[in-house]
Amino acid sequence: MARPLSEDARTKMLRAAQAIISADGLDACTVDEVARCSGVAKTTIYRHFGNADELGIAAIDDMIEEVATPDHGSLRADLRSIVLGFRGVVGHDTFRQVFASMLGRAARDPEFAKIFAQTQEMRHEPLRIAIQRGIARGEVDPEIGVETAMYFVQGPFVAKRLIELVDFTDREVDVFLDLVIKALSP
Amino acid sequence: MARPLSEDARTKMLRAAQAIISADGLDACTVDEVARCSGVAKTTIYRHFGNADELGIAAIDDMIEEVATPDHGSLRADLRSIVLGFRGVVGHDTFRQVFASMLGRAARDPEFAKIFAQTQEMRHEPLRIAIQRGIARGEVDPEIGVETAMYFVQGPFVAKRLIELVDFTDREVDVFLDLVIKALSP
Amino acid sequence: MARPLSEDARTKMLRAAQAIISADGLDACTVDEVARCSGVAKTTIYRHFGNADELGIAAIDDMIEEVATPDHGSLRADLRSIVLGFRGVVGHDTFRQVFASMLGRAARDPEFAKIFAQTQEMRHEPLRIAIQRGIARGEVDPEIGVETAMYFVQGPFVAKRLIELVDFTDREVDVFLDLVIKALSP
Amino acid sequence: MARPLSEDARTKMLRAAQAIISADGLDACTVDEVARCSGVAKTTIYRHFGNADELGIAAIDDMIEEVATPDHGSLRADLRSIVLGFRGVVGHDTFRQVFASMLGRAARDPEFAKIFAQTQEMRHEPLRIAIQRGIARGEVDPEIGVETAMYFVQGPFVAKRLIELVDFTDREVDVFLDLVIKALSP
DNA sequence: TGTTAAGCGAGACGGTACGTCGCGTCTTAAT
DNA sequence: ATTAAGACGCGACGTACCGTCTCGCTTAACA
Repeated sequence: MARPLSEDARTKMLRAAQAIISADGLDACTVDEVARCSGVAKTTIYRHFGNADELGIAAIDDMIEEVATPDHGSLRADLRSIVLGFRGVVGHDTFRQVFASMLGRAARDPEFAKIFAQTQEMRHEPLRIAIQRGIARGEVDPEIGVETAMYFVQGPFVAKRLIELVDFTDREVDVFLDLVIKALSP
Repeated sequence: MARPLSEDARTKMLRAAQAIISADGLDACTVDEVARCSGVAKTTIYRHFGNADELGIAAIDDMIEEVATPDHGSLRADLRSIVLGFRGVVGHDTFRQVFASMLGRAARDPEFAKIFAQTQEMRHEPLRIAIQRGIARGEVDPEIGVETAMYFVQGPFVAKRLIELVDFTDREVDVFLDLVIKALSP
Repeated sequence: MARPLSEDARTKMLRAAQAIISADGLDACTVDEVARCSGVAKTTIYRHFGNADELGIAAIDDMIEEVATPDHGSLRADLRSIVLGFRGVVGHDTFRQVFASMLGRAARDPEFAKIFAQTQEMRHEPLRIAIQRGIARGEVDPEIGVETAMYFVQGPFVAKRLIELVDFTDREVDVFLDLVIKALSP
Repeated sequence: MARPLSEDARTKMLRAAQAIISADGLDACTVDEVARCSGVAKTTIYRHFGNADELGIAAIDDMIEEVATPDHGSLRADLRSIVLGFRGVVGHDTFRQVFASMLGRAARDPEFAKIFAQTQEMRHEPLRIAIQRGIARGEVDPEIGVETAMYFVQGPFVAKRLIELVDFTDREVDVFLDLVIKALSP
């Protein structure tokens, strides 16, 4: 019955927050600063995003583009494309920084953990599709199960890049994929 | 001519910090709070640990116990033991929270990233040994390389438990190990 | 052509405001709070009372009862009755608090000062009547003038109770009145 | 054992606060503004004066100058001088505003009421002295008592100027003094 | 007897001040 | 010279109230 949250204000905040994050990192993305830059009142920011981190998360979330999942004809090609896409995103410090803060938040806030899980879920979709195609093509042992296969494919890359913070070369991608495909094949 | 930094004070700080972390999480582990709880002066804290996070890191670091790496006779048994140990540690919210905060810090501070990498390195030692034993026993293809193999073993568990926040059952451990061993075998 | 301001809403606001003032003091009587408690919309409050203090003033004003001015037959008896009435009102912290806030507002807002003066005027009426009766009875020197006499009568009581915050006994009232009457007599 | 509150910071805050009060009134004297103008941190202000009003009060308190009480040879002349001095002070909106706010605070905070009373006490000293001289000279009935006499002298002026907000002329001063002296004379 | 302008509740909005917390530095006295 | 204690400048946090503004809904006065 009352006035709805202004979509306009929301947009202004997110744009400002994104600009700040890109320029000076997530830590610079404070409520005060976003208020200053966006011209939106602090109060309003808190009305939209209950607290400081939510704002950052929303800003990041809003930055992430949708990823298509074209069929490249083979499991290997499909996985390769996905992995390279992942490398592109995760290569940025900003992303890792934000990701870490989300992880931390999720660890201490079950409520948030759910939202976080959904984000992840979305991110997994292409991989899931690729594996299902692989099963259809007879390249993946159907007994392994899509979820299991998914974690198995992701695993090495996540471990190396996200946790170990080490980048990986094209050649390494190929080596990893060789092993992955060998293990998944019937 | 002067007095050396007091080992006693250091211990008191670390104990206090650890108590706080265990009780209320890493975020509650502030310099002011540690000073209050330990009876050590803020100045002293800064003299021992250059800044707030170092203190937290030191406290965490001090908590981590050494892990032995007994030889169970087979690659599978060795990995299984390591993975279950990992599950025990990573199952705690506190650990994940601390881990996330370290990850975040590493993402925005290259200096810290090095220290972090060292910590990881230490943590990996048992795994590295197990894989080397596997190579010696002819269970692991020597061409794959220890580091690569290591990422493969860790990967699925890291991806599922640390990132996805989902716990895994004994059965899943076995399924993942099946895939891992298949991938690594000559 | 349109609808008049709802008398019902006005009543609800005033009742709520008065309840709040009685319970938690004038400072707690905010527009938001009155809106919450009364169920009346903020907009409506502003439509009825142009701003926050007006609301408070109106609420107070509505609380003040009319005072009769019966003729007790002598100047002394009339004044005594008025002074005791004054003591009854001004003895309450709430009244003094409200009064002080009105005084403050008046000091910085000439517009409000006029309204405030009117309120005072109303309060003075009984005193004025009593003095006029005194003149008629020959108890008061007509050359002094009603206004002057009025301030002179009020003065000691106002100074002691309202400004000095000290209560006065029945005996003190009599002492003060003795002196006042002595000074006013022809 | 620790560092004492800095006298220097205190001075800077008070000076800034006084400047603000003089320029824009008591309401403009906010913690944020004082911090801005004085260069002292907000935190420090709160360390010195527990809350916003304390600061204002302290600033005012610090402004009040000592008043001398010369002997003019007669009760009338002494009182006249004091009353005219009072008129000079109380004529300023700023003073009345501050005074009102102190009155309000006193009404709802007994703790503060005591401090306020002391301030008043100090302000009354000259008047008390004048009356005592009057008694000594035989101009004031000693039975009336100094305190009572004091309320009589103050009363009309307080009532008219402080409460009614109406200024008074020199002639009115004389008329009031006539009444007062008549009331107090033996 | 409709219109229709205004009142109404709800609550978002831009502001400004509040009081708190953590950081890392600095000062003091005591050991 | 190190310590405990804690003040200092800084700047973010989240909250409260202000007075204005949009929303639909309802209602009284006029046509």
